[in-house]
Amino acid sequence: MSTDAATARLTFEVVKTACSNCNLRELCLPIGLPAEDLRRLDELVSTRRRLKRGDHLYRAGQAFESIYAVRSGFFKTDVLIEDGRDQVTGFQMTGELLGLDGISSEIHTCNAIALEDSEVCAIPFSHLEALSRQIHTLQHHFHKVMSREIVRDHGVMMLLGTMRAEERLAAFLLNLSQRFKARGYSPAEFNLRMSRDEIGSYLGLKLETVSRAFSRFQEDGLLAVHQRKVRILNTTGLRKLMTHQRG
Amino acid sequence: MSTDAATARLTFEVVKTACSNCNLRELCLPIGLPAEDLRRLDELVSTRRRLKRGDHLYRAGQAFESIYAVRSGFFKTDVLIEDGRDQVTGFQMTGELLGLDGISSEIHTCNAIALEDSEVCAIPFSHLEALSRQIHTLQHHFHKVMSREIVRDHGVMMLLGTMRAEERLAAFLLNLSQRFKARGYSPAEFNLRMSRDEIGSYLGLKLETVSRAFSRFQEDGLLAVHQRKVRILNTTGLRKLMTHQRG
DNA sequence: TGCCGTGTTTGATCCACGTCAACCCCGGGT
DNA sequence: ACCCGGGGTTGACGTGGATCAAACACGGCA
Repeated sequence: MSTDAATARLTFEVVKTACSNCNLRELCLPIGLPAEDLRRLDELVSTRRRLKRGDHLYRAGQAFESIYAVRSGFFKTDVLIEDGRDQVTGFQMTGELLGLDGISSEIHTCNAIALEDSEVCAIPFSHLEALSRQIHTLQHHFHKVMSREIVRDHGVMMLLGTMRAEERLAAFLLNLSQRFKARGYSPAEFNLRMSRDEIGSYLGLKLETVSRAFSRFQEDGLLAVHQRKVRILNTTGLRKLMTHQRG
Repeated sequence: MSTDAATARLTFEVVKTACSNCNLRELCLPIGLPAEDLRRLDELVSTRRRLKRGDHLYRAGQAFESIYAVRSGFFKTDVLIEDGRDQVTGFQMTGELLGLDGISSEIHTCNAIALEDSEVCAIPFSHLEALSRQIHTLQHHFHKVMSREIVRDHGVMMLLGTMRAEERLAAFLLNLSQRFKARGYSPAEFNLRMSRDEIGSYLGLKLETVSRAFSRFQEDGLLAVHQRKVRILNTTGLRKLMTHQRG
């Protein structure tokens, strides 16, 4: 390989991993940063990492060093206890952050697994802290992201604590729909990246119950399901179902 | 009142609200700060606020300005949805922080209510951000606190998603026990500050189910309960019950 | 092309918890 | 001392979702 080619290659890599050049910058950590700060953020995102479907991004028990921004693909996070039970704690898509759980004890407390071939930007946490001491906007935005995670978790607690099966699934689908929409995809038609079992684990239900709820929604004309392909036919119907009081 | 007396009174107040002089500094935000930084933190904690049992510290929908450190007393946080359902998302005791949920949208997303006469330190969030740009230890510690909240929420999701009634209550009691212990109180004997209904809401159960589980534990010799007074007789028994797989 | 494995659907039955209701306990006010 | 009201306990019964089980759809591979 000639020196010229090597240089070209290097440049290419740098450009590729730069936040300032990333089409997710409106979705990800850099939100709202002026151009000059954005360039400083570029130093931060040291490495990309490519994962194949089924690969672990990190495992519970591993030392925490970086948080990760999903560049493309789809992830789930889950926690296990000895006796084999596990709970899916979230699904992460493009522009969302992974690894915030590891900050508290410097050790990851859950597993992050790619549900399809994916790519992430690794952000060394100490660098992020250093930079956010200098860039107020970044600091504040990072705090908002962590806080939003807490609020999201409260929503899931609400869901698990008070909703019945069909309400849970409706809430889940509407949430996915809204997140796809925010990314420029159709809010009405999308592919589920996760199995019925994984949906069930997230929603505190058994896979059979999830499957039955899907069938019920289809019977009621709320959506069309075929395997993992979902098309929402009646958003307001779903939304009404969610808010419907019991008894 | 003489000028001298007024001055004395003022000094007294200042001393009283200083982190550097607070006996909770090993439990609260100042953890691990050297004396000099501790003094700078003192400027941060601008006001104390006293609440009577039943008072709201803040309500969902209110503008977010400060986070609060519980100085004494006991709180619950909950979220409501229109149709009347509510979910208790946590119970907070001495040294724990309240209000982190409000950072994301500058608006509180849940209600914080004193379950007994309580006192909190208000920490204006913009000041906290400013100071944590200067004091690395504070910054890092604050990040850890937020992260710990996320990890705690994952634990609750696990509990709500996979555990049965008695496991949930066992987990809840062991958690309380451990937190009382960390504060120098007896881990074996304590007063519940919350009603059966509030416990039920937190654990995703009805109050009758909570009450029955208490009775069962008493029959099985795991604990002695009288109203809100609880004495744990068999910690390992409770712990075993928690990890016990179903079916 | 047929076979196999994994994920999904659907049905029959069971059971943990919710619901409804009666009663009890205890503290506060008159 | 009495009543009153809110929280807690306990029982009888109903039900939503779990469990068990069978069959089906689909992709991968020989």
